[in-house]
Amino acid sequence: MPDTRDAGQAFRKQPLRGTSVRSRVISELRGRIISGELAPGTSLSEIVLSEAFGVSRTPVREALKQLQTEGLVNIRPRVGTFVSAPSRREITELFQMKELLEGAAARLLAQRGRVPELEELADNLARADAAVADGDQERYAELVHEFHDLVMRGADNAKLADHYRTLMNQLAYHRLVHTSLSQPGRPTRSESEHHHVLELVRAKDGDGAERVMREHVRASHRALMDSLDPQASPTAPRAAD
Amino acid sequence: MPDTRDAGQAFRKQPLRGTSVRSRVISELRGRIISGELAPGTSLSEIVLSEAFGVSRTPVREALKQLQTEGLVNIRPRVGTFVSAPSRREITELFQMKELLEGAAARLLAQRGRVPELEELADNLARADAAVADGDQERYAELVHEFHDLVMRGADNAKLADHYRTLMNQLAYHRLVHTSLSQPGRPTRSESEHHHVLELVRAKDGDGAERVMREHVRASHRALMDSLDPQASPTAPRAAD
DNA sequence: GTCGCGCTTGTTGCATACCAGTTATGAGGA
DNA sequence: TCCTCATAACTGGTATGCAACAAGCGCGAC
Repeated sequence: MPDTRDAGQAFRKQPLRGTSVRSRVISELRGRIISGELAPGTSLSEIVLSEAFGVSRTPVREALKQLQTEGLVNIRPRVGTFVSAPSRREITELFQMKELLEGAAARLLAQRGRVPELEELADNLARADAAVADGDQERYAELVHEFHDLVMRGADNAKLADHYRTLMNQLAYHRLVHTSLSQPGRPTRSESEHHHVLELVRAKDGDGAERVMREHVRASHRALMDSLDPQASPTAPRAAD
Repeated sequence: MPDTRDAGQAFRKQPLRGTSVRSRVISELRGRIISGELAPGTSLSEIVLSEAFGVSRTPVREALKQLQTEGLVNIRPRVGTFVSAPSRREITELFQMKELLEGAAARLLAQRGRVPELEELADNLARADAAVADGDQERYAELVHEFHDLVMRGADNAKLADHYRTLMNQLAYHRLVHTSLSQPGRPTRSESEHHHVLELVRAKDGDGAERVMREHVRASHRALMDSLDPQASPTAPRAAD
């Protein structure tokens, strides 16, 4: 959705072109929310933030406004601004959207034929295989993101990528993916599914690529829900609904 | 060509109590942009708008910021804010997204079984049939929106509806739909496609509903492009007035 | 005539002051 | 002890002033 200058943060940690104070505050807050450093429910007082950042209320206020439209915070007029957590239902809805968008991306990528992203995907899988073999979950989580981002980029549809980005921000996916990958055997299966997707993409099988990608997203959703169900997650705060 | 560069004329001050000034400004501007009243490229100066609305720059500024994240305006720092128009490529991308989201909505609606929206859709089609028979294009365009909104609402997925709404805003669809409906015979075919969709939804045929809905969106896209093709001039199309 | 420099004007970015609504709190009475 | 209500503290909402930057325009040099 946004064509703003700081919108690229969710995909890659770029050196932050926007030199404006507002962009800096937005990126900083978004990063802390997505990473979980700022837990859901945390109060984000304009005055406190402005003092913490050493700027005035105005850019902080504008940053919070934008984060609200991105779905990351909830502004209650005259009451306060709080980090928002998706409810159980919202998470399900978000995963339905994720399945939809990523499936479409896989199809589009397959239909495009030979593009540079295919090589990058192959390289990504090679590195991811190594990470799984090493049991390096941290690194594998990073490569999972890279894989999905590459598919999205390879779809060559800016609007699709925009919607996907806002979606992932709302999911705070970086925080969640570790949870789902903690399921025993999940990394291995996940990686296998990635291979399958790329295989079908290379075969220019759009239907198959979309189908397998969607199944992959559903599987990851299930893995996440299984991890979340037994009221586990010792540190992660609950969604208040 | 008519120069509509200046937007600051005669904004009437609606009371609209109970809501913040910012919300009022956002709604007003958004409405004028998607209706085409504010043509693409029009300059939206903060100071001019604030005087026109009789408020200070702050809420105007915040409104413009939000409209930027919605993709309706383009803010060039220290230069100015301008109503943005989607490029040809963006329109294609947006229709790809429209096809995707509406197809998914049709599928979800079909899978839900009996819901109140089905009755509303039937009622909508009855009224739309009458509008087509009367040749009342204005009224039919309105009912087309209602149809698609009903399908979206019936899908019962708030996130899907959110993304759809921003999508339609970016498309300025209200402006475009008149153009595509001006194609001879298009209203009749469009209405027939709507009937087909509802038929499959009632039959709980999710696959079929999605497929037909996607074909319907593609057809409407083609109709629009055919209408747009002869006149390569980017100046404001007069179809709406 | 043409190019380039500098000023002037217009725009937003940021800071600050004031305003109004919400909420917590505590004193007082039943 | 509990409830009521007034009040104060805190919040975001709005207004306004200043500063920095972009760009157009005119003047002067070549």
